[in-house]
Amino acid sequence: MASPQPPYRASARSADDDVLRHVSARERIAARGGRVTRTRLAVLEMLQHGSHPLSHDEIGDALASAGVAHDRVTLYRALDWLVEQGLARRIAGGERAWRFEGVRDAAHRHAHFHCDRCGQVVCLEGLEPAPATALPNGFQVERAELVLHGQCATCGRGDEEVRPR
Amino acid sequence: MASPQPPYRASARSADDDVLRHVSARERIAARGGRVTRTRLAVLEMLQHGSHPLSHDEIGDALASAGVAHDRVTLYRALDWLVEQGLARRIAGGERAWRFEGVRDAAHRHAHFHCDRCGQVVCLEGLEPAPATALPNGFQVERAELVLHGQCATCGRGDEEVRPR
DNA sequence: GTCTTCTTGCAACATTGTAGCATTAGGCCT
DNA sequence: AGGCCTAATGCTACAATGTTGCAAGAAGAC
Ligand SMILES: [Mn+2]
Ligand SMILES: [Mn+2]
Ligand SMILES: [Zn+2]
Ligand SMILES: [Zn+2]
Repeated sequence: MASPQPPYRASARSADDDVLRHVSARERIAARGGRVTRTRLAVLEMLQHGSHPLSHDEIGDALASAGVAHDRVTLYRALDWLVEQGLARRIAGGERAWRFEGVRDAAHRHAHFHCDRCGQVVCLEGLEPAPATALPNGFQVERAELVLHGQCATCGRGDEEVRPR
Repeated sequence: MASPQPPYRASARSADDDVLRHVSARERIAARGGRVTRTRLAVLEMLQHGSHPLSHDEIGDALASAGVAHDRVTLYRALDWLVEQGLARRIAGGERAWRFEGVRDAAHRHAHFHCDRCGQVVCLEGLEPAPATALPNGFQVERAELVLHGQCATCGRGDEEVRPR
């Protein structure tokens, strides 16, 4: 239920920045013919702003502690919609729950790193998963998902000290 | 609950083959200090013999239709044990359930192809996921998982005809 | 402001996997 | 062959992650 990451905050941004972000998310949603609701707005902003992919649960917690609680189902549906519209991407993190990230450039795909100690997922923007290979006859590749597993920098520092989740 | 694949059969193998396989699985299990039970034996044989990774559910169905029904939990535990012992590997198929495959050569890793139409997963023995890359400082990679997504040969043949699952 | 239709929230359900615990059975020893 | 110890099994209950159906609410066009 709880997330180890700090909750979603506007952090060190000016009010102007916030307004601009807000407008941008609002416009991207409206441009796809969807209604601009507080859920879609909040989720899309969080994904656009966030630096690493978030799980449904983390998003729910963050929204709740920002004072905008939501039903679980609504969140699932908002996320589904964002993914359908190409505004977000769904990532199989190596654990049982999907993670979501905002899509800035639809053409750019990248690999991810999953820390097996703390469960954190980070984007490897520089690493593009190479899809083209000699496949069995008749197979057609549409995309490639590459996930590196290991230990993140934070977990490495404490050496033996294993942080939960 | 049901699997689209044909259930596990001895197919076109001689009784001698079966005995040999049986002995081999039995020995591999005993060699790790585990007790040789009908569950571990049956599961390991199925994984060794199988050509593509199977889900827990598919394994359960196959065992049941071979007349050796098992409790779900027992199957999970047998699979966990085989993975711990390095006799099987767990694969994140892109759907919500793990898939399992027998380990022949512990050193050899390969990528997989997930058909987004029928859900089938096939091994790409020839494709080794390249792990070494420039990671952020302090990150340590232990393994890489590469999954190609697209359409398998069977689903491609029927063109528009989409088979469920 | 009204109306239409998309979106939400709730309750119920589905799937996939785990934990606790009493019972069974593998396999070693005699 | 029989007994014993402990690992493995099977049940039940539970946890985590999603999904479905439907009545009520709200976005935004008019
Ligand atoms: Mn990413
Ligand atoms: Mn494989
Ligand atoms: Zn970590
Ligand atoms: Zn297919």
